[in-house]
Amino acid sequence: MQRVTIADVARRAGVSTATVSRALSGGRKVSSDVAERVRAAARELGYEVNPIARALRVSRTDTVGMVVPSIRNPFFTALVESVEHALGADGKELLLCDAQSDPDTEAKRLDALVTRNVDGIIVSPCHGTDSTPAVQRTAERLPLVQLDRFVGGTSTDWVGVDDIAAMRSVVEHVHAGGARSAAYLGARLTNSSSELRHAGFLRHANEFDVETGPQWTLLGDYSVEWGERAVGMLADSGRLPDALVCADDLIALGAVRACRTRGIGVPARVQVTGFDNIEFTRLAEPPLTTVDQPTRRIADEAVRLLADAAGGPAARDAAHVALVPKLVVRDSTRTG
Amino acid sequence: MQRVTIADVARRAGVSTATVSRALSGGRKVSSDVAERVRAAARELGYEVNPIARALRVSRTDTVGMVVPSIRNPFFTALVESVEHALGADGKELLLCDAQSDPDTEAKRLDALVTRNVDGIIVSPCHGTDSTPAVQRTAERLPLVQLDRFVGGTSTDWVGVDDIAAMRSVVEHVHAGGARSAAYLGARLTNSSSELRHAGFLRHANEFDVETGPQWTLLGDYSVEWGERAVGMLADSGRLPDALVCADDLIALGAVRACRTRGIGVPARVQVTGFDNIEFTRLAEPPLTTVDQPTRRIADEAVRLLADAAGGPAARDAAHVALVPKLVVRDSTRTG
DNA sequence: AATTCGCTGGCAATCGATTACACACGCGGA
DNA sequence: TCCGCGTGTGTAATCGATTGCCAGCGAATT
Repeated sequence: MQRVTIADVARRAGVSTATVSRALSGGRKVSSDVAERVRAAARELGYEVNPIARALRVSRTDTVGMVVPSIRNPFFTALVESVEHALGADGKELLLCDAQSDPDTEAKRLDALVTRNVDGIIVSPCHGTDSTPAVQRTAERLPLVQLDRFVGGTSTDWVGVDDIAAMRSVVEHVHAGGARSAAYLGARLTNSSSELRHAGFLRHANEFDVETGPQWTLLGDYSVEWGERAVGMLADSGRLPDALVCADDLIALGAVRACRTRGIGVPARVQVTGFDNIEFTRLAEPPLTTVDQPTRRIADEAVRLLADAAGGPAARDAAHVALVPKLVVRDSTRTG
Repeated sequence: MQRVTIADVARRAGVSTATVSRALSGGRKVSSDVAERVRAAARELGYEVNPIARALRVSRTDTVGMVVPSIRNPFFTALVESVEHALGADGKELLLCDAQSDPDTEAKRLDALVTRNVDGIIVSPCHGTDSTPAVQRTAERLPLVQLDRFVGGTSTDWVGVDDIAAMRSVVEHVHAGGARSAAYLGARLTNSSSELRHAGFLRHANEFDVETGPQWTLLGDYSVEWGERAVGMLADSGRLPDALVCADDLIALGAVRACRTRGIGVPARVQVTGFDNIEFTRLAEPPLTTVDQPTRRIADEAVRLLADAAGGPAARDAAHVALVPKLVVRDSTRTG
C-alpha cells in the first residue's frame, strides 16, 4: 500500500537516501539547491514518510495511549475529546482504550500500549489499589501521567481537580441555601476521587455544622441507577436530610429523577448537587447545580507533563497539578 | 525500552531467530522439543514480539482506524465502545479520531490513518457530499466501511439502520396516539441519515394522512440547543402540530425541555419522538420515545465486513447492511 | 548402493527510514 | 607544497521481526 519510498525520491532527485532524509527531516545541513530538488521530487511523487519504519528506527511513534475506566461516562468522553485536541496541536495521535472499569482489562490495555511503543500514557486508573501494580510497572517503562484519579503507592505525574476544595464550595453552597443536614451519595471508596470527595464532604460538613451520619452515607457506583436506588433507600428509611451531595453527575441525575417520581421536591424539600458538569446536567429537571471540571485545562496540563517527561526522563520530581474547580449553580439548590 | 528481542530468545534456546519466529508465530513446522525449548526461553525472558518491527515486515498493524463526526454525541460514543469491543475479540486495536464535524479535519484524519498503515478504516462521514473525495480516496487504498451515515458517489461497504423503515414506525406510532399533524425537527440535509430520516418522515406522514408542511420542517444541527430553538420558533409561529418528530435524541431532548419551560404538555399537547436511544433519553422529563439503534450489531457487522475485505481485497461487491431498528416506547408519546 | 523425498533448521535478504562514519572537495595558513 | 579543517554527501549498519531458499539428514524407493 505504501507505494513511494525514500529510495524513489532519492533516485528521482539524483541523491542518496541519506540526503533525502536529511533534507526532509532536517537533521543536518544540506545545501539549499539540493534541499530544494529533494523537496520537489518528494512533492511530485507524493512521498510521505512511513511512520512504522521511522518508529522502528528511532523508537518513537508520536502516539500516546490513553486508558479510561469507561468511555460511557460523559465526563471521560469530554476528557478524551480534550486530550485529543491537545495532542492534535503537537501532531500526535491518540490510541484510546476502555478498561471497562476492570483492573484486569486495564492492566492488559496498559501492557498492549507499552508493547506498541506509544511515547507516553495517560491513564485514569479505575481502582485505587488494584490498579497500582499495572500502573507502577507501566510508569517504570514509559512517561505516564494519571488523570483525575490516581492510585496509591506510585510517584507519577498527576493532573486533576482539588476534590476537597470542590466539596468545600458544595457544602458551603447548600448550607447557605439553608441545609442543616446532608446525605452523601457516592461510590465505594475504591479510588482516589471517591475517597477525597467523601473526605472533603465530611470535613466541611463538620466545619459548617451540617449534620451527617453513617445512615446518610450511601456508597455504590458511578451510575444513574445507583443514584435512583440510593434515594429509594433514603426515602424508605424515614428521615430525609436537607441536601443530597452526590459524588458525580450520573448519581445526581438518578437522584433527581428518583425524587421526582416520589414527589420529593427539588430543591424545595432537598437540594441536590452533582460533580463533573457533564452536558446533560443542564437538561435535568431541575437543572443540576454541580462542580465544573475544567477538562480542557486538565488535558493541556497532562499533555504538557508528558512532553516534559519525554524530554528528560530520568530524575525529575513527579508533579501533582490540582486545579481548583468552580461551582456551577443551577436550580437544584436554593440560593440566598 | 523494548528490551528483549527475538535474538535474545534465539541465543537462549540455542537456535536461530528464524526458528524462534516459526516456533512462536507458527508459520511452518518446528519439531516439538525445539518448540518447547523456544517457548520456555521466551517465557523466561518475558519476550513479546515488537509490533512495530512486525508491522514493517508484514505491513499489517492489527489496528483499525475509526473516524466519527463528534465523540461528544453519545450515540457515537456508544458506537465507538461497541466497535472497540468487537475488535477486542479479534485482538485488534482501535485508533480513534474525532472529525469535529468538519470535512477538512476529517480528510486530514483519514490521511493520517492511511499513513499509519492501519489495516482498515471505519468512518461515519460528517458530510454527505463534502466528505466524498476523502472517503473515496481512502477507500481506494484500504478496506473501508461506512457506519451509520454514508456519502454519495462511492461504492464501499456500509452498515447502519434502515432510516426509512424506522421513520415509518415512528409515524405509525404517533398516528396511533392520535396525532393528525406533525413537525419534523431535523438537521440540515448534509448527510445520508438526515436525508433519509427526513424523506422517511414525509413519505409515511403522507401514507398515514398526517399533516405536514414546510413551516413545520425545521432543519438545524444535531444538538440540544437546536431542539430548544426550534420549539421556540414553532411556538411563536402560532399553530402547533400534534407531534414533533426529531431526527435524533439530542434534538428531542432539547425539544422536550423547551416544551416544559413554555408549559406545553408532553405528550398531552404534543407528542415528541427521538432517534438513537442514547442513555439519557431515559432521564428526560418525560422519558423519551425513540428509535433504538443496535450499536452492538452495527459494530459487529462492520468489523466482520472489514475482516472480509482484508481477505480478498480485489473484486468484491460492496455490501450494504441495513438493520431494522425497533421503536422504544416511553412516556413522551401517547399509547392506544 | 544410489537416488529421491520430506522434514527441520539456518543463512541472509527484506521491510523503510535514520544516522555513525568515512570520504571528497575546497580553502586558508604554515 | 603540504596539512588541517569544515562542509556536504554517500555508504552501509541498524532497528526487530519474517520468510525464501538452501543444506543436512534420515527414511523410503528403485
